[in-house]
Amino acid sequence: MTSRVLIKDLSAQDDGPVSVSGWVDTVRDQKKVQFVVLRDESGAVQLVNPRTTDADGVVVADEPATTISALSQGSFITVTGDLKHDERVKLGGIEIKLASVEVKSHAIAETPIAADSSLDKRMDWRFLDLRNPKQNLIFRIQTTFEHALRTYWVERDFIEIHTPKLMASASESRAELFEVDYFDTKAYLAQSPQFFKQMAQSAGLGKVFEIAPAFRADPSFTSRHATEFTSIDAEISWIDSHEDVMKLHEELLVAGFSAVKAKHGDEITALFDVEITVPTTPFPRIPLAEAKEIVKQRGYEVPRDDDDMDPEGERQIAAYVKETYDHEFVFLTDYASSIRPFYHMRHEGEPGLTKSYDLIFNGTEISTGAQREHRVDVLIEQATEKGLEPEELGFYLDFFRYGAPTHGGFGMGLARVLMLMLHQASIREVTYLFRGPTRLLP
RNA sequence: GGCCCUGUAGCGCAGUUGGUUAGCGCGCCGCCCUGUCACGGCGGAGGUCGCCGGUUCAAGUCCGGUCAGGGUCGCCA
Repeated sequence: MTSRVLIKDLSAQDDGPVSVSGWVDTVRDQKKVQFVVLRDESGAVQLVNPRTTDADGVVVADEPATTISALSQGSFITVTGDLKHDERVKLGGIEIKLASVEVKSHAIAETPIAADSSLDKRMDWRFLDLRNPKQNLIFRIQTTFEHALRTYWVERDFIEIHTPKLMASASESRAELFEVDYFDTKAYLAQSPQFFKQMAQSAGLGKVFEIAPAFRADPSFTSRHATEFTSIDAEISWIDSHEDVMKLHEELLVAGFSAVKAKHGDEITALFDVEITVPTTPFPRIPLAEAKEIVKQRGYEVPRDDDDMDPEGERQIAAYVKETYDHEFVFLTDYASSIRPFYHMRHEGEPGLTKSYDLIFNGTEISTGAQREHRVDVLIEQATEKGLEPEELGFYLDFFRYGAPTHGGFGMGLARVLMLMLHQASIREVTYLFRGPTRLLP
């Protein structure tokens, strides 16, 4: 038996017998010649079946003609036939002259979504939506991107950790916690691996990373939020400041973008009309206070009482960075301690500022990083100042009572990176199965 | 959660100052078509106008509520 060939490998193959498997994209059933466009995970190819006629020139109802006439779009089939390179065929200049067609699974003819369906309807029928080459490419890109990050980390002796997603208490703010029954008590879904990757520092693991889900019970209705998302996290010991974290962060992104561009650059241009730019290092770094001044000079005053930026401010500063440095990324640094969590380290002699940053990519926040406070007395002081009871932090403070190195790290939203990399309007486009306040299915 | 917008056939949409058989394109079904490739031609089926209530002789159209979706802000990754 001829073994299955991927459609993308057909063009390099000599004319002759082949077998391909996939799903039916189009059937053009003419009286004397039938065409089928067959698609698999690697591409599409035309199948052809010139119909046989009897002595009087009348078309005969033989196989595979009858089977082809009954094919519905979406049916999964295996075919055998003769591969032919033929300049007449617009789809890749090749076609397969059919010998046999075997229907493995027949599809309902009328599909519930079409190419122009709304995003929400496509989400309802995600398995059909994912048959589209664009959606397929997104997840091949994601695979390449994650693999490049892992390679970067592994080559530098980082340890991969898997922190628990069931927790006894909050790791960030209490308000965004999902509560679940846990035998005779309550548990909470992890909002972030923050505490446990810091634990790895006290455990002496040195450099750690994790790519794993995080959960936020945040009823956020924007194109960049999800209640469950994949978080890319890293944490390293023996840093001097958040600058060391940013250095790691930008090198990692260069590794990821280089791999994606090398492997999928042409396809991305063809399907998304996007030219992937591998960012140059160092990325621009702008202290937040300065960024707000720059934005103000551009005519936009951030309408907030606290010291934070707003989304429009982020878009404005990104536009400034693009014009001034021709760069898609910018680190906004030194956020005010009033708007940062208690575990962010503050500048010596300037307790109003933290040694932290946000990373903005094409105008949207994709990441937060910081040097962490490793001195338990300072940690308790800052927690108390934020209105937290040290007792509430339980085991977390113990991590720092038996010795801890200076350390820091970041968390980055995988889907946000992909969304902005591919210029997509919503995080839903680049999430395999999106979870939001009103979306739990499929 | 706040504000704004949208729900009409499987999908994308139109539907006038409220007026009697609710249209168009794609898809689907049937017939025709020697090579198509966005195939083409002819014919056909398919709709409790998101849901509940109200105003009116009459509601897809106006009003209230509700549900769902989109945008944006807050919040963040």
